[in-house]
Amino acid sequence: MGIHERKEREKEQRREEILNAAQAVFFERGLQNSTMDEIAEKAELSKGTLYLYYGSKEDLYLAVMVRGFDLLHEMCVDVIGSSGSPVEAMWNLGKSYYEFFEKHRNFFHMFYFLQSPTLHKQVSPDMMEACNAQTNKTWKLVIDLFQRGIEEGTFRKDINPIEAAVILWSSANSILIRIDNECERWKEQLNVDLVQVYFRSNALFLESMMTKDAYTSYASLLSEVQTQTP
Amino acid sequence: MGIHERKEREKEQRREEILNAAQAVFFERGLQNSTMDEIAEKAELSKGTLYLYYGSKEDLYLAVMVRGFDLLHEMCVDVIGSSGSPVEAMWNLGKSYYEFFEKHRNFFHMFYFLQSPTLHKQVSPDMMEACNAQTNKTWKLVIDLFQRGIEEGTFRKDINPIEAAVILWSSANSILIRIDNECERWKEQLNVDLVQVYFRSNALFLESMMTKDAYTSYASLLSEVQTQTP
DNA sequence: CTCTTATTATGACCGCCAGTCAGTTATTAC
DNA sequence: GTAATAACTGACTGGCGGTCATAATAAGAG
Repeated sequence: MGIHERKEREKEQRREEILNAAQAVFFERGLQNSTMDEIAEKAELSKGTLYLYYGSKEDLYLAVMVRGFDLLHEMCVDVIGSSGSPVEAMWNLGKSYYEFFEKHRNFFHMFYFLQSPTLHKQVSPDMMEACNAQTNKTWKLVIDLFQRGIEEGTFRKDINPIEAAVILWSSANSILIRIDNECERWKEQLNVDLVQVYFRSNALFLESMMTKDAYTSYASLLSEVQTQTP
Repeated sequence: MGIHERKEREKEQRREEILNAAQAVFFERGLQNSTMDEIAEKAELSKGTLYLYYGSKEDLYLAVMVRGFDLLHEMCVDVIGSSGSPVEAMWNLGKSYYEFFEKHRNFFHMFYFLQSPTLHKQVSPDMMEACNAQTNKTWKLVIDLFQRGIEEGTFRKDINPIEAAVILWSSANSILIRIDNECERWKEQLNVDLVQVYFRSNALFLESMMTKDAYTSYASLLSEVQTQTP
């Protein structure tokens, strides 16, 4: 009796198809300017059907966002796997996050959504939980990396790996947001290149968290950022 | 012929009255859940009249936000004026920004709005310009403070004051946002107090920007943050 | 005080859209 | 073939941002 399983599979496939349509529309128009009618049309379904698979427009938005978090997580795993030491990995994470920002700007934009609680009106607890689970996974990667560095003696013993992760990730993120919104403004009015600021900020934080020993041996790595300014 | 002036005054007063009503409603419900009808009712005017004074709901929102920026700017001026050295002032700015966050949470929430360009659909260029002018003023305060510290020899000569301001302010801001949204989650799941992280992050940054001389003389100031952890 | 003109205010109305639900179509079970 | 179940549809509702013809009020002229 494989009928039940086939149905299950087909249902999952529908969910994916709807998600594909939603992703295309959200990427093009953003949350506010996308309509469920347009998503339905793109998915070649009626609007009512969308609501059989997702509870609200915002739930659908979050579901697309989770794909972005997946991608980001995968990227982090790759970077950490292909880097030597924790310090190097941390630095490479910063670089890769910038690449993610450039390459997947659409997903990055979606991530903003989580920062404004007033927008969450229609998000179901389930979907929110799924989203949190996904981000927790990635946080864990970074925290563990700090932990490893502390144990190996490259990061200071007196820092808390969780705190360090929060500080580094938050500051990196906030500067990327600023690049996204205000890059030209800073360039024109004050002749400051925010992209450079991003890398300097990362370097500064890493330096201040490293032990003296590690600092001398990794100085060349972090000085990459200086070579960008002639 | 004072009639014209009186009319001008009355018009300005109406604008203020509308702004007061809008502020009350936006504070209570946020941008998405506030309606122009409710604001009109609170202002004891018809909806149509609102549009004689403000171009859109979002313009009105920005106008309220500018009040928040005003408040913040005033606070910064006070703090800098009543602090001794640039380092001390910078540290106090961090503390005061946290107080602002706690006391004027409603304004802080409004500030998010600027980070999501997709929400700006209806903002008029004029209003946006007014908003930028206001934030530029405050940025200038912080940048000048760094400049002064560099000249006095408390901050390293090799840092760019503008970059330093961006890094410090952005990272502080992003951690406050995290406190706002996720404070309980971090406390419960990982037993981390984000408020402490906020102050540690500020201290870390300031330390890494100070000269060695300044560091030794201000160590006691920044160690405030440590005394919070038994 | 009266008439004309200019300014300010009104609220019914429009178009748009998220979400609903009674009804239709397709699929499975017997 | 038929009953039962599942999947899908699209017209409809309610709510809201924004508009505009009209009304009310105030100012100026005679």
